[in-house]
Amino acid sequence: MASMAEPHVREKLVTAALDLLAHGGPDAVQARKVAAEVGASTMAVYTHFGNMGRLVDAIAAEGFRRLGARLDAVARTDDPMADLTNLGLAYRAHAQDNPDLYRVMFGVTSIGGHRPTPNDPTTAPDDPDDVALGTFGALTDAVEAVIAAGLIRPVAPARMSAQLWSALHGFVLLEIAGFHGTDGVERVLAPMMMNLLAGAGYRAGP
Amino acid sequence: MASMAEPHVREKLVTAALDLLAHGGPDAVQARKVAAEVGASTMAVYTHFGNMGRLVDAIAAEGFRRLGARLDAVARTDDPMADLTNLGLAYRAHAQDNPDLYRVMFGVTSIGGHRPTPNDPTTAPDDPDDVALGTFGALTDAVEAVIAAGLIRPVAPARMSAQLWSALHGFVLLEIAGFHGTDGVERVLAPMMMNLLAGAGYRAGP
DNA sequence: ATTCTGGCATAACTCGGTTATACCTATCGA
DNA sequence: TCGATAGGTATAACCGAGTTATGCCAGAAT
Repeated sequence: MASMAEPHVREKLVTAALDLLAHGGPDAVQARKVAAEVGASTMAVYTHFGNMGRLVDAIAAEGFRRLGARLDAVARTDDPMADLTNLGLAYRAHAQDNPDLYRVMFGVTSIGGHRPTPNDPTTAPDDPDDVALGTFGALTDAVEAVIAAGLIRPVAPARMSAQLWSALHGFVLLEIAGFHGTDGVERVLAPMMMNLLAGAGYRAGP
Repeated sequence: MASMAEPHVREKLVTAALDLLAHGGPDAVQARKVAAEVGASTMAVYTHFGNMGRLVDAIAAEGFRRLGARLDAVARTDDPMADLTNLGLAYRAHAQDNPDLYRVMFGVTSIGGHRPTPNDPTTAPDDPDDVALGTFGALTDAVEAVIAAGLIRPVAPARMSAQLWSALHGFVLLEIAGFHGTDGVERVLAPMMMNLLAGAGYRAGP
């Protein structure tokens, strides 16, 4: 019965874990269930990940990859300010579409007592922080484009994007938690981004 | 040995849980340990709270009360803009001094698989959301004072405070997670608040 | 004085992460 | 070709922590 194993068991485990997370919430992500989902025994999780913590790392890393893909899909037009706004909306949309995943990505909603291991240099391929910083880079690039277009003063792009990221992150988490009703985007998120940029000299167009 | 019970067992359990959380992290907050800390048996937790979830609710509510007290302690001077800034710094200081507590307050870092129950109308005395909205009110009041002083345009105070709260929350969580180095306050938090207010017409300095 | 009630202790139950052990297949070396 | 080795797997047991069952005891009610 135990042949030389499907070649992609590890990927299938991650996918199954993501499905369980999306449909059953964090409590549904259990070693036994994840393994059963791919038709394997519990040991499969430990063979491929060592422990649940590493599986959570892989889940988080995959979440950041999907977020990155979603941000990359935002078109870069000749209106860098609209691009930046759309980047923020895409960021929020990813979180809204995958609330539990988003929370796992940032160590919110631990799974079985495990959060992604923060900044562990030994966990090479799936360190979520590295991928997170990639996301941060996308925001920084967009800010640079806005500066290059002369729409805001030449502030340090990384400082502005750190502010934007913090604000986005906080908004998204509070929205998931239900603190921002149904019109949070129009009432809070959009004006918040505009206001932050106003501090760098942006004045809304005619 | 089992007399008519100390009158404040419930409060002592909450205090013990907060101590365990502060010193041993979320994993140390266990029914057995909390009960042992006050010299009672495990059942004390279930007699007074029913389950761990309710204890976590009480922890979160106490955290919001302490945050509220800290915000109330911020002086109201004749410089409402400085007051608002100090409110943000006090908010961040509370989170920085009690990182695990702050995370529990907002459903980050579940304890034994339990997060505070969100918006449950049945949990009367310890609904964390209600106390959280009180915190939100303090921010709103400070914004109103800034408007009354004519330092920013008369925007809707609740909209501005929702933005400030989102930004504060996001900054604080990312700072706790280590994404904002050591000078996050000067490099991100302070300019972020200033920038948000700039969107409402605030112009720094004389 | 008897009965009822609420808080508590002991100990057992259950779930879920983890580990020990053995097997099976593919590959490698002689 | 054949035995040794290694990696992946299944079975089953181990263990910690939330929870529950049961019974005891002290004070209040009648």
